[in-house]
Amino acid sequence: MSLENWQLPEKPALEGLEAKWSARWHADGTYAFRRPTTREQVFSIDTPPPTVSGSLHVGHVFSYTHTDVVARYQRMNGKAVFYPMGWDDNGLPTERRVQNYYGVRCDPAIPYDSELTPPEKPDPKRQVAISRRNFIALCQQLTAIDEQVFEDLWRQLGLSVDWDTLYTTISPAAQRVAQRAFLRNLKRGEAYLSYAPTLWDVTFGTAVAQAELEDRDYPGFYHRVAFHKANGEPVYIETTRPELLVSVCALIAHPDDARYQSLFGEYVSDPVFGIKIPVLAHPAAEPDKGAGIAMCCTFGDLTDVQWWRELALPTRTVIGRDGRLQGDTPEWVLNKAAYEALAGKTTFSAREAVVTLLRESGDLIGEPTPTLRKANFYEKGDKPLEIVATRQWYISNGGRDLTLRNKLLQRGEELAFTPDYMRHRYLNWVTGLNGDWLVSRQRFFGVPFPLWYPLDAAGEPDWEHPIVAGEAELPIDPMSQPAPGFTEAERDVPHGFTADKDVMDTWATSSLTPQIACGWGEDDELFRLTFPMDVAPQAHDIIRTWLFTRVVRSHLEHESLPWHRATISGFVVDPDRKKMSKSKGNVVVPTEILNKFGSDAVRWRAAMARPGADSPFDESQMKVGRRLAVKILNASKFVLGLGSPAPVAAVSEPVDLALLATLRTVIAKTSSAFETFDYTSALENAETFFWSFCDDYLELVKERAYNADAPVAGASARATLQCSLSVLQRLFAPFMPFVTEEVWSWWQAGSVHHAPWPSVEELPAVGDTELTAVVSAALVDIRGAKSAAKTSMKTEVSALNFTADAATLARLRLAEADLKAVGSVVGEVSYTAAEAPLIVQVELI
RNA sequence: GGGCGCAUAGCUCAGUUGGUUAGAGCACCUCCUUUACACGGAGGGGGUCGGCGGUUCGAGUCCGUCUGCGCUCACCA
Repeated sequence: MSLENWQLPEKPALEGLEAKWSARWHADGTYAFRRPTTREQVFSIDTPPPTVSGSLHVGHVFSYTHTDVVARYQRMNGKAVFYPMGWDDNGLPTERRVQNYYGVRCDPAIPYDSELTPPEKPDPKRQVAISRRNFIALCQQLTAIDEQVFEDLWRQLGLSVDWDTLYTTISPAAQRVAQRAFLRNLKRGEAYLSYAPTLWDVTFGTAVAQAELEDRDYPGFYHRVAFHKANGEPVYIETTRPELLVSVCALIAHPDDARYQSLFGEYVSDPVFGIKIPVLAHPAAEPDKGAGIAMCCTFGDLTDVQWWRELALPTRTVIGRDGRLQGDTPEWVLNKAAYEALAGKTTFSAREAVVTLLRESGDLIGEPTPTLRKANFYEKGDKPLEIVATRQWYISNGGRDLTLRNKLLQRGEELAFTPDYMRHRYLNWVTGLNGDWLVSRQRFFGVPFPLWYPLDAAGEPDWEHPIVAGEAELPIDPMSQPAPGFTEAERDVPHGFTADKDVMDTWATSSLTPQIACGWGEDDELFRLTFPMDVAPQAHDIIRTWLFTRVVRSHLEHESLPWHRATISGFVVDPDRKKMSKSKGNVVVPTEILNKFGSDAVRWRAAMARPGADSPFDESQMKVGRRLAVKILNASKFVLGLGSPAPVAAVSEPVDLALLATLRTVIAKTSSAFETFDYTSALENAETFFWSFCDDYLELVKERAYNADAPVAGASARATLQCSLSVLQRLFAPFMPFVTEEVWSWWQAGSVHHAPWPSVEELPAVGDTELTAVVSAALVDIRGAKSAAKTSMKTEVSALNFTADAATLARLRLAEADLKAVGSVVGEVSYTAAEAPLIVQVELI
């Protein structure tokens, strides 16, 4: 660009830059992925698809910025950056939001109503029941609205994602990938159907996976209860769940527990229902807990499940999927009348009923004593989980197969983690797995299993021989499409078929984001160019879920990692280091801070948070980023305002060559920091140089750059300034895309975001970096003298003396003219040689 | 109870393989209306590097130990 094309604004400002440039990038397809020929030319990112039913908070803004900064660096470095965005819109979180937003709930038994309109004023307590199809339509309607809000925010933040490659986890393409992957798992025996005790959320009526558990304090009471031997002698146990008395299968104590040695092998009866049960020994029983002998029920907790399995105990489940005790009296109950007090009740009222019965029989010893116990909750639920035997789909994840577990641990060693210590979370989780991955959910808005089951003469499904959809037919909804070889008329009739009514858990679909984004089975060329991906950015809380499940799916399907590196972001916490949450009311709304400080400022603050480290939110930090953005505007305007484009070849003065040599080291450090994903150090390096560039160098050469009487020296200064400016604008481009694009546009063609990343080769190598440091030190002392005298920086200096070693003095002589100019030195400059650190004596007029 | 991480200035954090007097930004104090920038600039004060012990000529840095904080998993009779 020639000088006459340089367009400098009168009064540069940050306001409006986001709108201006995001619109331009959108129109120009600046961040579109253009397919190169080889995988090596691509940098691909498995962007976390945000859950659109939630809201984006400042933590998202920070962590997505971290990824974007790296993406922009890679792009400027010549990579074709594959940076898709996805919306995780399927699954229970969306259903929950739809229920609350519209005041509806899904009842699959209700027929479709094409005229349906949701209630005008949603009443959360009286949700209107609607059909599955209507419910799914509302899910789609609301997610579309939410997704637009999310996209707007990401554009405002300046994420350089390719919006043409947007995916959603409920889209047909994603469903096809999820179903195809499942069918392959099934074929290889990695997916299986099993009837087994399952953690069950009674509110949502669905099974829950180990990874979705959360333990919370839950108040309860210890009840001391007497069981009786045949001769009437009591055996005391303690329980917090007396309502499970009806499900008792055994009393269990530790094999070495002296107190119970004589009881092992004996039988006792419970005091209410008259159920005869054995007293058994098992090492999982802990002598110092409760009475030291535990009442094993099907099922109170996961230890019960272990005992039930390992001691081959009978199944006496009474709690149903609705969280209530079954209505019919179980066959193993001898005292039938007692059960009538419990039938059909919730666990809570059944507990009271059993306590009453125990009081009546005199077998409740003393009063129940309050205790605060821990109970398992579904992370999104508000009632403790029950354990219910149900039929569910599982995918092998090493929880039971030691060979697979070891291979997955090996994958954890292969994967690069940033920061590296996050690897422990993966390894610990895999080591601690205690079962396979439960992927089916008894819900509606998700990817269906592409399966049907044949019905026998009695209309009972043959679970062992599912009818499998063909891969070419995917995606399939078995609820609305008949099984191959059947007609719709044969649905749910004897000798016909029935659909698998479950959907996959949202983690089961999001475990395939690399395959979905990279077009596995859909676009072979894209897949070849992008998979395995380069990085998987995410926060540390979902290592056990999202990170792990993607490794599982990729290992099973492709026998490889899904990506080479996982980059883990920390959280943004409130100033008291508490996690931000809506209930605490300490959530910072992203749009507010983006509007208040500008996107570049917020991005700057985000980039100052190192990978993996939690970062307290502090508004005052945003101002610092904003100050840098403003400085970039003003410094650019000043340098370019000096006019006269000058080539790097015009740099001749030692002071100028020294500055460029220093800048070379800055480029080298910044680039190598980026290569190790240390964007924070990269930013700090560039920024430190920039401030000293503005405060020292720019002031130092200002007069020379203006000076028409010194054409060679002046051109040298201007060339150095322009050359540095070009490098600096590019160094800051990944962090502050808006302001750098703005200042770049004043004098350069094309987007700065496609400009080549600065290289040391651009700058002369002959400069003396020590000179820059010495001159800065001298400048500090001259200013210090004026500051100590409490006088203006314009105050003239009548005499200036430098005392230092010969090498330092030589350097100062090279900069004498510039130092005199910047220091308003009107008198003589003298030099005193001495083997001592630099001393500067300043005489003011 | 297990694992991981953290502890350096009032606040947020750097401090690379142990090596002069421990750094930055914010905040604070003083000064400067200086034509790139008052959304600015210059200067300054402020730290026994969580405690104790050890290795070493030398420790913020290495080892041990204790304390406190955070996250996470497990147990929850």
